[in-house]
Amino acid sequence: MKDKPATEYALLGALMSGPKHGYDMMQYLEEALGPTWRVSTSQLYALLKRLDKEDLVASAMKTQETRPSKRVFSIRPLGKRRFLKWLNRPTDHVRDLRIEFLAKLFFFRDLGLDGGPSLVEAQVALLKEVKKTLKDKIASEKTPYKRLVYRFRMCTLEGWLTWLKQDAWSFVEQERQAVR
Amino acid sequence: MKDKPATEYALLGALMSGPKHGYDMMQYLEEALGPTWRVSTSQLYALLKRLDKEDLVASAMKTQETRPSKRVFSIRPLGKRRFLKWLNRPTDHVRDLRIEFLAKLFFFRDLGLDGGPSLVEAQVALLKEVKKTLKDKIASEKTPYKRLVYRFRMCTLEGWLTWLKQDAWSFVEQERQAVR
DNA sequence: AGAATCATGTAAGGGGTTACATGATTCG
DNA sequence: CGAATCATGTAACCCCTTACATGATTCT
Repeated sequence: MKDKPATEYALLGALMSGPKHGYDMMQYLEEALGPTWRVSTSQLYALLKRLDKEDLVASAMKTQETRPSKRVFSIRPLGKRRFLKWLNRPTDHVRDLRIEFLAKLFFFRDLGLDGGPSLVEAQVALLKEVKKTLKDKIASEKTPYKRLVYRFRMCTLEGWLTWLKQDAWSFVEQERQAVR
Repeated sequence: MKDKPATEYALLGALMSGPKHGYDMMQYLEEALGPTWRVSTSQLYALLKRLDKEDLVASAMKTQETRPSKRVFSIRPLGKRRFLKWLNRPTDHVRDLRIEFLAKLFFFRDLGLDGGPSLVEAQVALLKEVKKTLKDKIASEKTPYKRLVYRFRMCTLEGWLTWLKQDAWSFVEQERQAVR
């Protein structure tokens, strides 16, 4: 599925609430996902160029007499579909939870979208699945180091499951009333 | 401290138990750190070239009549010092625990070195410190999303602390008797 | 004889960072 | 008037991955 450049989704997400120019998006993302997902200016413009070429966004020069012209970006139907598909899919590579999953929850709330609770549910189910296979692996693993590694993953997983039930759940539950 | 290319430490660690040639190191690392720290052949040779240039390792061609010549690498005093310094330092960037810290524990055991328990202790202390500042941040944070992010980190941290006390500890405790 | 494995690399590209370049506008 | 901030990029480099190139030896 070659879904490596996940940063693009953050940009698409920034455009979901309406057209913005580059600098706007930077501020929005810094303010919104600041501690989680930092996008540098150079990367931002590079990615926007790519998204443009892939027809996921549209760009329009807005010439202003007094100021230098801005390039205004807006999301296209294809980009919108791509974003929503990403948004509703639980994070399959467990290590990406830290960044991607958190961002997804942010967007659900920020955009006032439905589906947050079911995403959380799906993610819980996925992690429980992973936990089960991990348990089997631990049981059959003989070398102490590999056991240690698997135990590490198990503990991380348990922490995340706690968080999902305790915090993520309540965060998405109130999504509709707090649209700011 | 520009300690980005941490993969070099895995290579240095592979040479700590004696000189090896590239292919040997690959197998050793795959067998040893397999699930944690995967080093591709191309990267391995590239890194070895750099380590050679930086005088951290020495390389010697071993010409053999019957077979093609091998390049045998050995760790130099500078490299040894660098490795041991890395080995005994707790992982300060929390996100690197998953890979680096686990590898450190592996090397302690594999090389039969002292200091494992004190490293674990230091890491526990460091995480507790992080946890404390995180607690303050949560208490003063108003925006729901940032609270959610911090809570995520808190849960991850707690999982790791559990692991450190429960698993890492006992792993390094028996380090001296199991040198394989 | 053919497959696996030993053994050492090169080339291209992907995703990201840091540093730099440029210039206009607004704030103190 | 100078500093901050608005606004858009380019260039160089870093780490790593995938794919490819090459050839000899050992196993089946």
